[in-house]
Amino acid sequence: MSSEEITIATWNVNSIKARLAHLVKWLDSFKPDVVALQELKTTEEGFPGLEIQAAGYHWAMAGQKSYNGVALLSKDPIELLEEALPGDEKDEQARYIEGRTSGLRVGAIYLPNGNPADSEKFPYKLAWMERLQHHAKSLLASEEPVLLCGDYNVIPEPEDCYDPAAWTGDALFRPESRAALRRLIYLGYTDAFRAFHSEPHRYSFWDYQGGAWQNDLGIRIDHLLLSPQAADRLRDSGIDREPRGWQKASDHTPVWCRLAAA
DNA sequence: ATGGTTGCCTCGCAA
Repeated sequence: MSSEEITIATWNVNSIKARLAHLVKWLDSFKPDVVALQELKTTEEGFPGLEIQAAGYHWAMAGQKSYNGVALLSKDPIELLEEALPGDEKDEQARYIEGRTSGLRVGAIYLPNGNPADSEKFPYKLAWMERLQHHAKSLLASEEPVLLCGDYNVIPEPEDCYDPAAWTGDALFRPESRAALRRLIYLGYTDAFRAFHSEPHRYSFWDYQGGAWQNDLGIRIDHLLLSPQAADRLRDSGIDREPRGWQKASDHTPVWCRLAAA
């Protein structure tokens, strides 16, 4: 990696308290410049800010007790821009934070899961995606390099899961969810992973159950979506499978991209 | 095969 490049990653850690040792180990070895984290599962009181500062990162977080929770980490200071996704004052779920750092505008997203798909959770997911589309559209007008990074809880294409038939009807693979993700991308965003990888069956999540990791039965639901000004600088991308193999791992693993320096 | 696993200030819920 050249020092003329900047590395941005996203990782659903499934509890920042349970995963702190993994996170610090990964920050020390992978050395990302900017990180979006999801599923912190804590309020700010329980957030290990001192440990993250000791690892060399500034941070900003939006948390809640027990569920959800997102954060931005950066080697540079972070200017906080949004602590929630605009468009619904009554939405109290901590699923979005946005800041400016390292000359980039970065959003950390924990998109609603939406299951069971016949419950009120699915329309909440679709409404959340519509709000995200509107906000993503407004971000394009800024003409800044924008990266919307996170756990989208959407499988974009059949080749992004081990068995499309097994996912039929699931909120992560329902046509409405996939169409909403396409609408977001068609605004002018680039899926950083797919910009460099056409091969099928590359995953970012493996269920804890049924030996999914051991048998590589996963899905690709963690994405980095880049505005044109960011995509013009895109140099590489990938999925770091290593942390998923550690003892007591998160069920997700980091997805990353590298941009040329401005 | 309505199972199985993880994390939460837990005794059910969310993923």
